[in-house]
Amino acid sequence: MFRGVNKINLDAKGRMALPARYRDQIADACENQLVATIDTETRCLLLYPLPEWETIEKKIEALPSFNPAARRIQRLLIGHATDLELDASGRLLLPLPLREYAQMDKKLVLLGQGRKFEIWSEDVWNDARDHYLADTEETDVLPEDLQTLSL
Amino acid sequence: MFRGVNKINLDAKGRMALPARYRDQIADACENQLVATIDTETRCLLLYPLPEWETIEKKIEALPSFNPAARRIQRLLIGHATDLELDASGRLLLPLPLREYAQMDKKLVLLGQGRKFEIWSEDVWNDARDHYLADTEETDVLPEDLQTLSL
DNA sequence: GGTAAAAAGTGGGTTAAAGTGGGTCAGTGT
DNA sequence: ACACTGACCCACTTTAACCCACTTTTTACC
Repeated sequence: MFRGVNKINLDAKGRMALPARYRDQIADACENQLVATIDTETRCLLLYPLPEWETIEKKIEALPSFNPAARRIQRLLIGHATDLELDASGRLLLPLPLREYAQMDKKLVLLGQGRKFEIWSEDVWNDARDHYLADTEETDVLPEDLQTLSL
Repeated sequence: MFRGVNKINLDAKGRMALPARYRDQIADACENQLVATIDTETRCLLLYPLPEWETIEKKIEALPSFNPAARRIQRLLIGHATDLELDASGRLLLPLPLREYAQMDKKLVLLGQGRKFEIWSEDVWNDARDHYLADTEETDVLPEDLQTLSL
């Protein structure tokens, strides 16, 4: 399971170093084969170990292709999905189109999110985070499980 | 079960010594593997033995990822969760982003809270504590169980 | 209660590892 | 052919993991 916040710099070539503490786990899970795509809800990227992505991709492909919402998801997610591989220094080259989508400049935040990572522009993340923290009432439709969740 | 208030100092590197009386218990419960994350309601940190955290994480991760309230919790809790390990002197290095969130400077308070700990900036804690003591009426919606709880 | 010994807490230096930057070359497409 | 991009490589900088030494507090024993 991937966890935690990491401040990361993007270099002039668009490369980001994956924090060392995740590398063993990544090497085990997918031999450094990763897939990045966009998050359709917010301006951030999603980063999956290849096998994990493949199971998700199958589910997306299985959606009825004449359903507009399904087509939308297929085009956005599968359309933007890009194979990535760690270089010898443990860095990923993020493709320009994805960087543009997520409004990335130099400073990034990498968020562990269980089976995947999210990659945000630091500014965008800070805004989103502050918004989440301030806005407790955003819990418009609170899942049943959440209400009884005991931390 | 963890109990008690402890005043603790944070050193210049952001390390805090876990009080010795908890160490055996921690060693047993999780072989010194801990997870710290943020409390979403107040500016303090939560500290769990790893196995304890993992059960919580599973529940959070299982929530539907297209539900905004669930996404919020996932990003805040799992996103900020960080693996920590006690060093040879029984200290934890608290990551800078978490220290910033909880407005920590030098003086901390560690609160035993059953299966977990809470870690507060001493100033923030004193304010919160005074507030809790003064404001009995804040208990606007008192859970059923609380009304019948016998101390 | 006082003293000695042990344990806990604190501070900081050293060094290996992680992160960063950039040069070169090969492949691709114009 | 030339321009551009990305893969690979190497070198420099920074960070933090680890270790050790000192101070303070607690415990035990006289």
